[in-house]
Amino acid sequence: MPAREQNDECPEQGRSQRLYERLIAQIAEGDLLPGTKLPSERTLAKELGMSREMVRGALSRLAAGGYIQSAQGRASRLCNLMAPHLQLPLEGLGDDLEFQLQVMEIRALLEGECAWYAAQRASDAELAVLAEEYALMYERGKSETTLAKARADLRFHMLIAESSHNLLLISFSQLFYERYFNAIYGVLSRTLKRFGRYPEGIRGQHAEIHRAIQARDAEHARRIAREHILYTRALLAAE
Amino acid sequence: MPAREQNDECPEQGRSQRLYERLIAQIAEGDLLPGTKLPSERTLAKELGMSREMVRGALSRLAAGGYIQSAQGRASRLCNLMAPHLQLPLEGLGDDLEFQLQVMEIRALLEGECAWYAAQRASDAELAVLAEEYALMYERGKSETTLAKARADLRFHMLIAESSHNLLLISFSQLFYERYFNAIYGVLSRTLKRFGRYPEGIRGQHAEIHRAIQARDAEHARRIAREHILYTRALLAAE
DNA sequence: CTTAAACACTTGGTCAGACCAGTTTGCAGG
DNA sequence: CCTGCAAACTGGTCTGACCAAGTGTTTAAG
Repeated sequence: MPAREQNDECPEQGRSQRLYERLIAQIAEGDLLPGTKLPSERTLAKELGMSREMVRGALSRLAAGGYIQSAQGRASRLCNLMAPHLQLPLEGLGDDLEFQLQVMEIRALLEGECAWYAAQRASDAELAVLAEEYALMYERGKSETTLAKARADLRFHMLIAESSHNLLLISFSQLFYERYFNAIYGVLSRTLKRFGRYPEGIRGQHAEIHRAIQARDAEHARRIAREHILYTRALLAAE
Repeated sequence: MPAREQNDECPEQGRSQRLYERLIAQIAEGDLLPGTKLPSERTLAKELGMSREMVRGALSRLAAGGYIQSAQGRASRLCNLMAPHLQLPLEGLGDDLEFQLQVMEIRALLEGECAWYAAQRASDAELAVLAEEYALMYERGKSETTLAKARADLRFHMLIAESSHNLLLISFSQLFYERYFNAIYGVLSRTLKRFGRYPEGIRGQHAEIHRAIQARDAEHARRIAREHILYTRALLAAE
């Protein structure tokens, strides 16, 4: 059907503007994730059956509004819209036990909420990706460095956050994990030093979080995600 | 010189973006007036030696930001940027003498400031337009209706505001004159009914405002613009 | 075997020309 | 003087081409 055929829903708005608004909606619904690449202009134009110029117009306005960032020669990326407005404090306290415990308290809250929504909203494809990542994490966890273990853990939880389809949870998670990576890594180091390995309780809880999300048991996913962190917190606080 | 020649001032920014910022600057400096038409895309492209698509990109982002309004088939127009944020009250009190006097008090302030800046900043072309409008106003003032007289007066003062090159004065003037036209027209009606004609004092003051601006006497222009209104106000308040 | 350079590919930035569709303006005819 | 129509003007969209910056892969040299 020719591109100019009157088959568009909102004829009083142009095609470029409608694409702009559709992309905004996708961002708001957590379908376009901060940090990820957009399809190229040519790809979008072909998929949507419109000219590259109309796509460029929409993307150009998204860039002007701070939603995406584009530069010649590389793919456009979604921005974290919370980043300009949120400066999380105390990055330098990564080694402080008391502060590490506070970070864990926020993790418990954050990851509980993410798990709750992910259990409800994750698409089948997202669940598949989650399962794959969990399997990899489990498999590689036997031989990795502490640093690699910490990164894998956050990747797993970031995937859960992304499956929540809540842009605020996703954005905050990104900033939180990035800012407090040292504290989180410090927690893992401390734990491994204390027990010589991942305590069985923790390993089992990871498995249970994963199972609860795959089973779409929101209540259970949230509870176990919280307990997972608070359990580790309690172990460390006993020092 | 080919359009792609590296002769642009800010090479790290694209041509479309630089045009966007240049137009924003022109708006901010009161050089592109709310309510006026922009040159067409084709005209701008030709004058600036760039493609129509680059011009469209810049204008599209201006429209998205609320600076201009464009629609198919008609020229793009500059928006009054203050309009969405300012709701002037009490439009329905146009016949109320007390309120009319209040409106005159604000006119005195507003028109004094506009005259002060216009005397300093009007370009020679703007002074010429002002002279022409004044001559027309004087000439037609002998035979026009009260309504037409009121319109002509506000056109004259709006031109002075535009010559001030202060976007806030220009924007506010537009909104103020539009909102309170009935009160201003009521003042003129009341004055003409009281004295049978424009009081000589008022006519002479119009002339003096005009002379002061043409002579670039800012101090005098402001004083006489204020006195012009306050004189009329005093006449009416004596009722 | 490692590193650096070259090449190919991908991507955004810009251009020219054409066509579509909505609006405005001017002119002719009644 | 009013109305209708045609032409011109304007923004919206499209196609194809080219430029330039960045990325990834391959090859050659040390």
